[in-house]
Amino acid sequence: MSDYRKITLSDVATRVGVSAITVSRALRSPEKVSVVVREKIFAAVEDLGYVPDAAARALASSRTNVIGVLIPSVTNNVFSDVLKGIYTGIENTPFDLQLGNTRYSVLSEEQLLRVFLSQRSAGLVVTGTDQSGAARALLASAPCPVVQIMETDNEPVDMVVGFSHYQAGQAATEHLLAQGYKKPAFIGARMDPRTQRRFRAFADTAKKAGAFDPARVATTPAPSTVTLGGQLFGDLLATAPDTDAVFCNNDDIALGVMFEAQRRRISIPESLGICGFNDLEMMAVAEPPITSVRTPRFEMGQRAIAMLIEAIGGTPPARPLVDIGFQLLRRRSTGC
Amino acid sequence: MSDYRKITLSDVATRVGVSAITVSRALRSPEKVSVVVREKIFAAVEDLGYVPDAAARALASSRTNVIGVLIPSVTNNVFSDVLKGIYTGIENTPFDLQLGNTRYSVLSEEQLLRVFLSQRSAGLVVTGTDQSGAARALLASAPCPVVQIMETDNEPVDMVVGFSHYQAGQAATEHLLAQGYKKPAFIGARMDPRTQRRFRAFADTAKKAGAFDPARVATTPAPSTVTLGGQLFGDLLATAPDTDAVFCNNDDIALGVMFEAQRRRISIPESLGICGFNDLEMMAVAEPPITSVRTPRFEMGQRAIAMLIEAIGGTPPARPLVDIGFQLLRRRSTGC
DNA sequence: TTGTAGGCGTTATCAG
DNA sequence: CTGATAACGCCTACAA
Repeated sequence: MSDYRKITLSDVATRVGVSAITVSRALRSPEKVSVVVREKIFAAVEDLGYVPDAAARALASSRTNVIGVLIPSVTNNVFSDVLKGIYTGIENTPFDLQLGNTRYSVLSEEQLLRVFLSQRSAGLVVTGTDQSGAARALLASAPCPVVQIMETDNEPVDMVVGFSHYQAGQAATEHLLAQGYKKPAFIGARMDPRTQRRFRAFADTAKKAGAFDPARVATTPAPSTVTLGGQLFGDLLATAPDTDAVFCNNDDIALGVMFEAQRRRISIPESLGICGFNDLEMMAVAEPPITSVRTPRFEMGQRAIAMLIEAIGGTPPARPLVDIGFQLLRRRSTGC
Repeated sequence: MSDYRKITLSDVATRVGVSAITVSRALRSPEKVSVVVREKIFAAVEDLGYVPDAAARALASSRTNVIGVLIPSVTNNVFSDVLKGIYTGIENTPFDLQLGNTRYSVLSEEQLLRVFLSQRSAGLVVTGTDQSGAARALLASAPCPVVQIMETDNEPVDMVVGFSHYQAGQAATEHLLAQGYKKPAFIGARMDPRTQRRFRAFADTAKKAGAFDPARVATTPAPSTVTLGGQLFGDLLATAPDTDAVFCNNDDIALGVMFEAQRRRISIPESLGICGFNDLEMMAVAEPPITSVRTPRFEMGQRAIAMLIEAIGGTPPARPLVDIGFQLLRRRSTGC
């Protein structure tokens, strides 16, 4: 417990023989201070081990360098990849990150939003476009830039970077049909807004081809796991044994379906086509490799932070709406 | 942009007809304020939508309610599970979390530590016991409680909750030998301090049984992926084709080994035993199910935060060193 | 280019 | 139980 008094601006100032404000300026906008004084100040800062006080700075300037990030899950691979992009994008910037875990609850999200706003966040990253009414209002009148990530299907509050989950679901379903599968099923867990959009795309596309049957839909609000994928696939086969392909909500589900099919000696892709979503790293090396929709999660995080920081700096990006796209990766699990 | 002036303590005070400090007290220690006044204050707070200013509070009290958490990766499943435990443990407490991503770099860790300390964190959670010298010094003299997590193999700075990676590695290796495998190999990626401890246990245990051969070790500093597991297994077979079992650094590697073995038509567990580490959810439902060492990651996070909060509250736990154990789960991949 | 004055919103201290 | 006063460390505005 070092009880030494904290080193402050004026300590540095005294040491150098200038006033505190000059030190403050030297640190924030060096070009406004003469070279000689500046050098001396830097030396003294180094010497004394001065570290600016975040609280005092925030109080005095009514601004912070904290960017708030709201995501629905810290364990879901999808969001940890986005997070990684965000961390990468924030490196070598003066900004710190404060993470809020909404656990897929719009109420938690609203609460966390209030906390962040009350802490005068410099900017906000929020997931999706399905906030509560109050939350949307808070965001709309937020005194800082806001980037929504993950999806472009809805109208953003400020800026957005994502892709169309509807189009992605459509592409996956069309692929299954193109590969000759006649009885495609949908397996989904969690059923968050983006999953629901993918499901709607599946239903619409299958209907258009006369291949939709509500019996071939297995969903649950429970979070996705590999185990759950296997179970839902079992349920599905019980009600619709003629199923010949599955569009899975995500890759965990897809992997569970694959393992369960192998256990039941159902041959992939001959008797069963499998398509996942997100293209986690392991999809390419599974046996057989699994078709999936690649979503640029890392890039999404990185772009979002880049846009946000630009906007915080006062130069909002020309295009506040970025569709970062997706990519269908055709693999052996659907006969490619 | 709501340009309404911020609601402050004195706004509430004026409204109620008391002084600001009374409002402050009513909010922090209600029992010190008369019931009538207290009620009026609560009503006014609600009415006006008063939200305490974090910066002002920190500045005035030289204390914060921010707990700093330093982890080496945000994408690694292991740490996201720990994180989930931490978030759960912090729910319904007045504390906020600030995450620091060290990316397995002791230098980044040291830097982040300085940032957290300069922001007067209320407490710190750091990963492992292998900090830089400077970082250890900083931690030792930190003006707040510190919990180290993940491992109990070394001497902690303050508190620790984890398990012995050496013992876990030993248990896994002994299991492979007990199952009759004679030529066990080790495959490891990242090779962080904890992985190294597990490897040492493997080497020691295999040696003791006369079953150690340095040719049956494949490691890389690259991060673990399923793909990498397959590749390293390929490398291993090239140099030591007689390998009959693999102790994998972690479950991603184990899964990669399994897929690669299936691709090469090597029968599991007859010709090859596979043991993973961490027991990710999918291990139990893989085909075949994969033996692994379960590590209580969620609980670790939860316990760590609980201990920390107790300590912040002034009552450090009686036992500052918690060994949370591990559990070997024997499955078909090793003939169980 | 540098400095002076004042205040950001809260809490510690000490009286009453 | 309640209040006055003085910080906390820094920054904005204005002045020199």
